[in-house]
Amino acid sequence: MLKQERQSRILEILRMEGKLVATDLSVALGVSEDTVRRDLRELAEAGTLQRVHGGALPRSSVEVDYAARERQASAGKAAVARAAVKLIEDDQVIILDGGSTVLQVVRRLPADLRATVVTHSPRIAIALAEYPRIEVIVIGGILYKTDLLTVGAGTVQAFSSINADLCFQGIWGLHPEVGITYPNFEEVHVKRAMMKSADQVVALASAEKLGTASSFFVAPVSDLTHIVTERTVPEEMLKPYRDLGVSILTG
Amino acid sequence: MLKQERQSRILEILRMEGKLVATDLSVALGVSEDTVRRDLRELAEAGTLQRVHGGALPRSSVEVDYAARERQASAGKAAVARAAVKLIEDDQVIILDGGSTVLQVVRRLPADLRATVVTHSPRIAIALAEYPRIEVIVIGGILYKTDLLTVGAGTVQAFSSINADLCFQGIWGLHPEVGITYPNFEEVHVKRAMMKSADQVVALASAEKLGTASSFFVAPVSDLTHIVTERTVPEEMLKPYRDLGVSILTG
DNA sequence: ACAATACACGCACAAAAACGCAAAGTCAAC
DNA sequence: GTTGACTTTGCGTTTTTGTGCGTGTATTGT
Repeated sequence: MLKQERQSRILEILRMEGKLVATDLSVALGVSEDTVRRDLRELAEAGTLQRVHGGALPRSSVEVDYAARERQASAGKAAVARAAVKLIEDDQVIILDGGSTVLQVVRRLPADLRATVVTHSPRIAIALAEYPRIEVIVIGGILYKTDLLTVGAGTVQAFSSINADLCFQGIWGLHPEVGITYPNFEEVHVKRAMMKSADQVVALASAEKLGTASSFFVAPVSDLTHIVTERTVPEEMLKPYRDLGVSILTG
Repeated sequence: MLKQERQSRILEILRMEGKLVATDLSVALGVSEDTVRRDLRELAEAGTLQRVHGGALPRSSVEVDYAARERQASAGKAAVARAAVKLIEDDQVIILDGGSTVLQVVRRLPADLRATVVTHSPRIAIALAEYPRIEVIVIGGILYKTDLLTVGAGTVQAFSSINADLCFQGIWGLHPEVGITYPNFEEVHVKRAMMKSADQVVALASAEKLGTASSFFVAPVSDLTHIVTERTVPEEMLKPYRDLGVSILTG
């Protein structure tokens, strides 16, 4: 059986069954488990399914996708979020990006925090609704469905008319020379507007994001005032950022 | 059973039941209590639920409130939603209010509907993200936390600049002489702006809303083009609305 | 205060996955 | 047909992950 043929069979079975078990697939297709695992890895890499220990699950619907990302929120992200919360004080105006790490931050805010929070993520806005003393301002725009946040000219303009104390940015790529990068072009403009509107800009970067770069340039590292990352990151990896005048926090 | 699959099930059960008991889960899922506890711990760490002694609860009071309201979403509301969906055609621009009835409408949209939907409810926006051919436009503003939708001058202005084909309005009070009424003052202005921006205005009124009035006046009944309500409503109650030139649909 | 239950922690075991390597197969050009 | 570069596959080994169990510690209700 050809590799491609086998892989499309795998996807078909996934559609039918709703889940895949690696060992079952091995006997069903008459190939070794190794081959099945390789196939699953490739398909996961291509984004057509979600690999899990023991097999795979569909990745189709946005809801599933997002819920899965939220659930996989690693211990690292949780630690980053806990450390980031310490930067917040009462009576500030805070801009919040979307993303699972930022959501973790929201969930760890002190219950009686008094603040004004501006966000373009409907998900974050709903999470913030629990805090009775936080005034939440939602920035509208065109909804970018994969990340569940708004983008577009209106969004950029709305952020431009704000003067915030603090801005928390989810990070995809953070490289000392290349700068902050992001995989989505539309969002890059929004991110720039958010950063420009705040006195202090905090990057939430779990360990694997450091030293990497993504497709589109957002801003140089020197535009940041803080980077919050994991305790496990070695000092020599952090030094280049410190040299650019950025404070590093770990948690 | 795969770990992620099991955790999804747990979250689903939580959504349905509103609470989780660890020991019950253990037998329901056929795994040891230890595994259940580990799952609950992980989900709590990720912030998707709130761990308590003996089991777990939904994480946020807001979402509980909302979920409760959704759950009690009577057969009536479901019927109203089903009937309302029939008014929608491809390639329209549709304004959606917030509220549980409207959410029911969203959940019943045809999966391949092509449309542009404008809403000021983050909740509705997220629900719409599942539909690949719907362009979702979120209207920003100050978040009104009890109803999870945005209000304020910015919101009103944003709606004013839109020309929609259709507008679905959740209803609190609908009286032939008093008109459409609503319990919240801020939202009244937004509702007016939404209605003014659409050619056709559809009121989603479950049976108990007919003939009642709430605190603040929104618009006269004659501003509506359609009322969707339940089949159980007697004809003599509907007649006054018909006489005002409004089409009545039941489902 | 006390019993019952629920929980966390460490350990052991089994299953699954990743890794490197060599054999088998594929393809194209000569 | 043959050769050589490349891909695909299977196997042994090591590493990681998930699960259950025993023990000791919290928490709860009476």
